[in-house]
Amino acid sequence: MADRKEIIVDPDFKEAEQFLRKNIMKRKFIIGIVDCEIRYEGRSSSKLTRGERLFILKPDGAFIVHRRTGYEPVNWQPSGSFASVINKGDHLLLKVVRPRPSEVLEVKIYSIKFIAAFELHDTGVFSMIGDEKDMQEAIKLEPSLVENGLKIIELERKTKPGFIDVLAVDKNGRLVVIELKKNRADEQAVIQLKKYVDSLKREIGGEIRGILVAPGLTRRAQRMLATLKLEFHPLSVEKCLNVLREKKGLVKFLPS
Amino acid sequence: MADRKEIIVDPDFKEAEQFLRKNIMKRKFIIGIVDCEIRYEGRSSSKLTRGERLFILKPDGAFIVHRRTGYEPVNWQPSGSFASVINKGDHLLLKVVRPRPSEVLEVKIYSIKFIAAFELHDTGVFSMIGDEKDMQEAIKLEPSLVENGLKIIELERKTKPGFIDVLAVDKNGRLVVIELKKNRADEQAVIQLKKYVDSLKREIGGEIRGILVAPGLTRRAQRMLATLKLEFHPLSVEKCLNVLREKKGLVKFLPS
DNA sequence: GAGTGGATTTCGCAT
DNA sequence: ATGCGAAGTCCACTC
Repeated sequence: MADRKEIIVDPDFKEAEQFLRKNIMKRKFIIGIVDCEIRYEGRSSSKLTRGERLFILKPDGAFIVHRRTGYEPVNWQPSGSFASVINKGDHLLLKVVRPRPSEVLEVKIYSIKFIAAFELHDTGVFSMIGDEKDMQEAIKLEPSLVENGLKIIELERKTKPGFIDVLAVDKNGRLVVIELKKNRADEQAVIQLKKYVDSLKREIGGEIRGILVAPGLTRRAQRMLATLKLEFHPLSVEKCLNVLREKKGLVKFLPS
Repeated sequence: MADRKEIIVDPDFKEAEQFLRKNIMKRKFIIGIVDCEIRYEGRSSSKLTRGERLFILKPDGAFIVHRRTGYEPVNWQPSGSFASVINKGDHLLLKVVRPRPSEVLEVKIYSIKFIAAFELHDTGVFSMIGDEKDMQEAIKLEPSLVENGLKIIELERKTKPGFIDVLAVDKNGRLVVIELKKNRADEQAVIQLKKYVDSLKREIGGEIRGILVAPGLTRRAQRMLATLKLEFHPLSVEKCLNVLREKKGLVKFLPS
């Protein structure tokens, strides 16, 4: 049940100031719809002239301002920031400061439609499947997803330029460096793969294959791959998930 | 003034269903604090077990769910998505669908602390300074920020691999490719610069200098820069902004 | 629609 | 702290 005291409608500055101060101190999850003007100064600087927006101030100091449309917040401050409120008479100044890097966000509030503060009980567990890690896992369990006769040697093999997603040996005993991409692979992915192959060649020597494993390639990636004598094997994250389901039940979660 | 009808507290599913349907249709800015469970299916899949969260449903179809902490939303759907509500008896199902790529977000709502819907009048103007474009602008107005005797030829010069931030000639008449980074430049930036220099060499021929202009370099970027015989000139975005302020007043906005 | 690069990217992980 | 790569990245802009 929502407590009446949690929500206040059309407060004046004095009332709002007290409400905000109290609930910032109590580390509540605070939201409000306000007519405001916003200034940001930090890694960049921005200014937003007056209009109505939603703000969110979280118990961990995260602060987010949303406009009428769009996925992204127009202004924000990440977790670890500190909020304070001052009644300036003609407006309420909500200041959110991030210590390092030093950044300041100032919200000049001219009127308040409503503000609310909640406890927000949330012990829920978030789980996600279908990322690059899952492809890696699937290939480890079923290397033929990439190539028959492949044997996995190591995941996340460390090299000078970085970590190799999958290191394997093919049926002819040649080392195979595998670079995974969940989405269509671009030139960057090819360059990455090339770096790993070269590094391993310097380290170990001999002929080393490089295979880019992804659902597809951009044209430039295609060209560069050919130029650098690297290979490509198509593989989608969906197929990997199927394998995971077969092989280990994939108890992470099931469709509800 | 906030209209009483804009906010409803502790509604039952029937009341909430009607409220949401009506306000989705009227393209209002809708928010709510709900006890819910969330399932996402699309480019990946995710599941979030029960707990209290804030949701935002915007007039353009953007949908955002925030947990108690953190800057980022736990689940979302971008602008252009479509929301619908069904009363399932034991829960309210809020379904937000994105057509392309095909993605579905399902919020099973078990209880509602409050929901609200607003018009959100916002004609404010957002302006930002201090991005890479501003560095470009400043160097165009004051090339000595990079090097004395430099003359700017072209911004965003098109080459095969992409656009060169700044193309210039030095005092000895040699072409200079400038790659800008607002933050400390990494290996990627060096590779980018190298590509542009090489492409221009193939296209035009002759000796061509490449200068990475950024506030700093990562160690790997440093090494690679030396290997590839490219140059570095330190420059911060702040210094660029000072030049812009001097040279053209920078009327974008002033500190309040 | 695909492709490329920037972002106050954020976030996680390892050095 | 720095560095490096992933992200359901999103977004703008070009071809």
